[in-house]
Amino acid sequence: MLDKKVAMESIREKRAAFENACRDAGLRLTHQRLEIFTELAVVADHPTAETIYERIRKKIPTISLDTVYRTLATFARHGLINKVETVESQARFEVKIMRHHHLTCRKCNKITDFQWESLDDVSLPVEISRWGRVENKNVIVYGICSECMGDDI
Amino acid sequence: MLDKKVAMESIREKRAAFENACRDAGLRLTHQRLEIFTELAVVADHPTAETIYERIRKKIPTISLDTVYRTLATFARHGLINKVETVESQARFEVKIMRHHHLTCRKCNKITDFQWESLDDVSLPVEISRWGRVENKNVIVYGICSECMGDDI
DNA sequence: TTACTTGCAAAGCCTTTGCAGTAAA
DNA sequence: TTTACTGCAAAGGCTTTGCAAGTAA
Repeated sequence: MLDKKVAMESIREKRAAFENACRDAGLRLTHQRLEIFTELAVVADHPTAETIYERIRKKIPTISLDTVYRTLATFARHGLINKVETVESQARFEVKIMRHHHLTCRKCNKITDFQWESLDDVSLPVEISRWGRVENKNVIVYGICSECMGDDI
Repeated sequence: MLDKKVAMESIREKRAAFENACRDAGLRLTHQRLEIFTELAVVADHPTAETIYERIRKKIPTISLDTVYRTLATFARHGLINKVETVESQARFEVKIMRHHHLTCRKCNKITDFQWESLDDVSLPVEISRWGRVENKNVIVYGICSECMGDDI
């Protein structure tokens, strides 16, 4: 209940931030762009372009898959969203939010976010300074999500 | 000097392990497979199929790109190598060695390995047990490698 | 009205696959 | 000799692009 209210609030904030970002970047605020962004901000899984397309067709039946691709590329270029690292052939996307890490299910490939503040308590090996300048560190945890665990028992 | 000797030794070991693995898996030990594996084991960067193909053509001029793809898929299926996570459209590969993490340069996309034993000193957030069963955790550090740092100064 | 966006269709890039010849065991 | 593997060529999946029509500002 409260969670839902908080989530709604956060979506409203994200959408407002999105509208400002569009203005700042000189991007026109189209129906399609708003739906694509909202889809990414609300569902918070890490959908592929194809998945976003299928979901949005329910709201905008005439939208085309290339618009989804083009829009995602535009958003990423302007730093509104991120392309996520995967071993799959299809790209996955997420809205840019507070630093976080990923849980990846080996079976269904679903990606879930998590926070891990105490990670910063461990310093990176010193040798890394020779490699170059570090900007960010991300953890990917692999395993089997609880939904998939039932499948083979 | 010593490093080189150690590296040679390690390559010899990897190759022997590879030959055994082929036998165990019932895979024929072909000229092409040996070169592809050796290329991955020696250079230890994280090449794309295309890069491996270009390098090996110097040794086996008649090799085809599809053989490289097919061989990499076969190796990965038998657990001899790993496909590495990236945001790029081309897949990258590495031989399966001791647990390690990746440094990724935002500019040249080169991937470098590093060890980080003390990572295990920090336990994952407890909430993760709700998500499912954790099997492995990998860190990807982003930044600019020293070779690329000079480019914009 | 003007310039940016979209939908359509076609092309592009990376990867996979069917087939017949080749080579490892 | 037998069966897996390779090279060739063609197809496949995901993504990008050119163009004319449509739409936000």
